[in-house]
Amino acid sequence: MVEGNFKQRVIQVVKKIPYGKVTTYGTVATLAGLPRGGRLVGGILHFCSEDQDLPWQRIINRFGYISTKCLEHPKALQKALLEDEGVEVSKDFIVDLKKYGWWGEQNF
DNA sequence: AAGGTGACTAACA
DNA sequence: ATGTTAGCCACCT
Repeated sequence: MVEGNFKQRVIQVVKKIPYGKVTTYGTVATLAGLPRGGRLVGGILHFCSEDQDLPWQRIINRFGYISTKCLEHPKALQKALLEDEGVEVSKDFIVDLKKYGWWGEQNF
């Protein structure tokens, strides 16, 4: 009934990302159960970006850089969405992971 | 239906 | 130290 277990898993993880935080593909993949499945995360987000009400903009590569190369999901859009959440994005589309990075477990 | 690509990361030589 | 290879699984042609 699910089209892809991993896709659904990733969606759940992405939805769990707190507002105003960002994380990496590798982290999402790991939380989804695939430590090396970073590519899938990107691919899945590409196809399900706005179909699942996913905060796809909070997913960036491990450098904190917006790696979207698709014109359908422009970096400018992602940058705008992040800034709208209060996340600072440099003019080179780099986010400070030390400050906004989220690594799965919220620090209670 | 089968093969190729992909918004990545890490390990190996 | 840098460069190259390997792996993950879903979507598209």
